[in-house]
Amino acid sequence: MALATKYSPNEVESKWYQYWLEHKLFASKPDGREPYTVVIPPPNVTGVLHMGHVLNETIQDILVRHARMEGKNACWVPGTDHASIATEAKVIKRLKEQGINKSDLTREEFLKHAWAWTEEHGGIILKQLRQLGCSCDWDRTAFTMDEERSKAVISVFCDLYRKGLIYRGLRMVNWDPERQTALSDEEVIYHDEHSKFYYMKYMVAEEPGKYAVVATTRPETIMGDVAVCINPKEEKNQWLKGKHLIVPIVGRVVPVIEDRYVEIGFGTGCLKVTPAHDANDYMLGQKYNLTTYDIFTPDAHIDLSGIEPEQQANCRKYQGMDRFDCRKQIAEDLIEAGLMDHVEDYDNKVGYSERTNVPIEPRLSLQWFIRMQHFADIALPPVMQDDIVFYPAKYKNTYRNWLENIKDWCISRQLWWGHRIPAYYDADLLKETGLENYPNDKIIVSETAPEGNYVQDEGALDTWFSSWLWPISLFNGIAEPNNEEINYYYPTADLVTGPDIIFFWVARMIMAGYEYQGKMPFKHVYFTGIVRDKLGRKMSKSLGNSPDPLDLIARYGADGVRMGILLSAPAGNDILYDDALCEQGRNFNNKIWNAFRLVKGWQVADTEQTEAAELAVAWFDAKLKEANVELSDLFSKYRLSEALMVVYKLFWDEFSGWYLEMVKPAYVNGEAQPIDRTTYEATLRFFDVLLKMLHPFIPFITEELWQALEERKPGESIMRENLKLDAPTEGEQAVLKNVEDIKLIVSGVRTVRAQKNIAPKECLTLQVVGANLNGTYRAAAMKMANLEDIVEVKEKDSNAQTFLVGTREYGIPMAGLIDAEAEIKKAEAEIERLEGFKAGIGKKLQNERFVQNAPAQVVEMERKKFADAESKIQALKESIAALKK
RNA sequence: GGGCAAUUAGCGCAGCUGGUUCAGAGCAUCUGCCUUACAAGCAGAGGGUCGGGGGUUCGAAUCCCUCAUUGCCCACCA
Repeated sequence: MALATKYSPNEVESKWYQYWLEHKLFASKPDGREPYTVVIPPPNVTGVLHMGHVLNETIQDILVRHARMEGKNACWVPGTDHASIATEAKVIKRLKEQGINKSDLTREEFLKHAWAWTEEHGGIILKQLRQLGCSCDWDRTAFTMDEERSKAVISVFCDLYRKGLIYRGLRMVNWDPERQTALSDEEVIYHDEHSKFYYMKYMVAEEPGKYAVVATTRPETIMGDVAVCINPKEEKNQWLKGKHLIVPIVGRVVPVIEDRYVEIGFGTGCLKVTPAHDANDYMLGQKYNLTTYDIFTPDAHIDLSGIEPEQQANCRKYQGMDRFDCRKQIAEDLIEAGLMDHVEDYDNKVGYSERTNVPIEPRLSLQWFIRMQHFADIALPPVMQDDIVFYPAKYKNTYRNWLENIKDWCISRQLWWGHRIPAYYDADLLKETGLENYPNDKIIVSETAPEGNYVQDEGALDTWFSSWLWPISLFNGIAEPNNEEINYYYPTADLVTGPDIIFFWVARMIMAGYEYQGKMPFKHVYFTGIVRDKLGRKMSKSLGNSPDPLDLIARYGADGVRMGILLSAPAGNDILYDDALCEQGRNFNNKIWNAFRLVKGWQVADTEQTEAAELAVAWFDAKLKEANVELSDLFSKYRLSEALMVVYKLFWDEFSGWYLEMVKPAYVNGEAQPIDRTTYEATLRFFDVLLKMLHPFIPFITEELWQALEERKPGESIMRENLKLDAPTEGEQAVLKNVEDIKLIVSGVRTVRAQKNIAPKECLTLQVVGANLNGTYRAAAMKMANLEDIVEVKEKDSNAQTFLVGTREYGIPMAGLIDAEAEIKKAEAEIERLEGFKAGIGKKLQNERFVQNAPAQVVEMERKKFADAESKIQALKESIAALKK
């Protein structure tokens, strides 16, 4: 078989993915086996694959493939999220490019465009996952807005409404003026900002000429001012008690009110109260029964229509201005009018909309909410008690903190792309009362539209209101409780996701899980880190530091990329991505490829097994078992990069570096000798096991080679194989240990070669002082170190270069190559080091408290160390004596 | 402002309940090698007083206190 010396993954990968699909090898149906279920964190339907997905999906695929090979019925359910606000924004943008405004369209027309967009761009990301090798059961592909999922959403909304857990109310919400919709608290991101603190003069109505200074970061809201609040305890503002102030420019006369909410010593102690545009001010407004003047349009431009006519006249010039333009203008005008005391630089935090990245406007608005206390109560204990286990555990704190301070969840959005709220209003009554005053008890919430003249609520639901049902709705557990699938696959096993959506998604799935299934939605949550570039910066489009995963796959192969992303990704740590890691992955694939070429290139004959090969086979058998124990342990702790490192070293160092070299047939007269059948078959067996161990990490190359290892039937695949190994026996553990010693001896010889510039080809003789190696160990050492003989000597040869393994001394006769002087110096230095070491231990051993208090085992260890050091010193002294002869 | 985590070799990390698997592996670096599987390779080597300081202990990278730096989460100081 002529195989290239370089592995080229590209055709191989698409070939095997096709094969897996054709034979439906990812498919799962309920059966008698133990289920292992994973639901994908649904990516945005119109999204494209980025490095974060690569990390996340690779980990899931490793877990799924591993479970499958453990004999579990693995089911990985893929799907996408309709991503209400993000998708709607994209559609609006495209329409705009076509010269169409959303406001010119009816809801139905807009939705047509949105669906068209979804069909056009939807599912691209799922195709990309195939290139990564993800073993999802594609027949189960779901969408948060497909029929089954939508039914679940509507039914849950109605159910929670009936339980009194959903209500409609006028509240101060986070308003996105760009998209003109309410957002939940979680969708607001706070940024530090350098802004200004404006100190404005409010004249005292009762005492002309005197004024109070009121500081604000938002002078544009003065048109909504209805009071100035002071702390009743603040000395310097006592004189303002009971007075009235005139809002500058606006001319409105407002009372000074007193409330302990105002912090003494902050600013001037005078807080302007604008109930319509600040959550705290709203609270004050409620408490003191103040008027609320909303002075903004939904897109945050000034709208004076709500305020008194004469004040409107005073502010006419601001009508219709953008809020930030207005801020500048008012500041200028105040300065001009002499009503600005002064302006300071000020650092504060400003909330931005997660999706549109515009500053949030607190806005009083009629929205739908979920009462969260109930859900916090059912979702907190299981995580704290580790019924659901978080990896890493530190996120338990984060989780608890959020649940203990939970606020009601605003679930309505003023969007069209999403699940429409199933609330209906009597058309005639609505006309009479308007939406705000429409009586709550006349709202009909129902799965189906009521008969008669009703209009449906215009709002749609927060995307996360559908995602939180994902582990249930994927198995149709809402519409059809206790169906076979939900009973079999639920609860799912592992959830793999980023910590950034712990509140958005993880916490809420736990809530829905207990509410609707009475059980956890998943047993383990694996939080990945954030993928950063090698300088530690977040990957972002604007920085241009985010590589295209497909491009990486083209360069390194999917297997190489999977390894690259995993190699330095311990759970919960950020990973610093570097192309070099993919290169390392690619190199490893190449290593496997070449090992395979070697083995498959051997001629096989029914000859006798060499002693070295006999040992190698026994040893590697044990080695595999040992590694498997370690692997299982690491998998159980989700320490996947470490697991990969274990197999990596097992294949590269132990198998390729030691095993294959030990069994490799010799060349005689330039002719490759055949290998004996026993060793050959063992080697194939080992290769088979190694491929299985590697398969979850690098599925493509392992399938390729496994298929080539021997004749396979159509539909057979490594991914459906089981991997079961016993732990090494005591005898095998002894072999493992002895071979480690042989390796040290071989390394010792190689070091001498390197130091003395002796070619690897040159045969050497090894002397062992006071002992000799036996049988297969001797044969293996001879082969690996290229020795012609290993002999026992009573005393070290003065002409030999020596080294120690443990306490035993080895020598290689050098015939004049020894620099006695240098050797003596080296030995003396070593003796000095050992003397120091020995002295330290000696002191310890003479310390009675140590001998009394330390466990006997530890004391025994120290004694052995002491004795070993002594015998090493003795050996070195003998060496020196011999050299001096 | 509150909380959580981290700090160990040039880099990114592992070191569980204190004592031989305690100072580790990987990559990078350096020195030899195109040795008939692989130069995307082979052999060998160097490199850290475990962030600083204090304490507990016979014994501390590991436990406690403190300081420093970094990162993350939460919070209504206008």
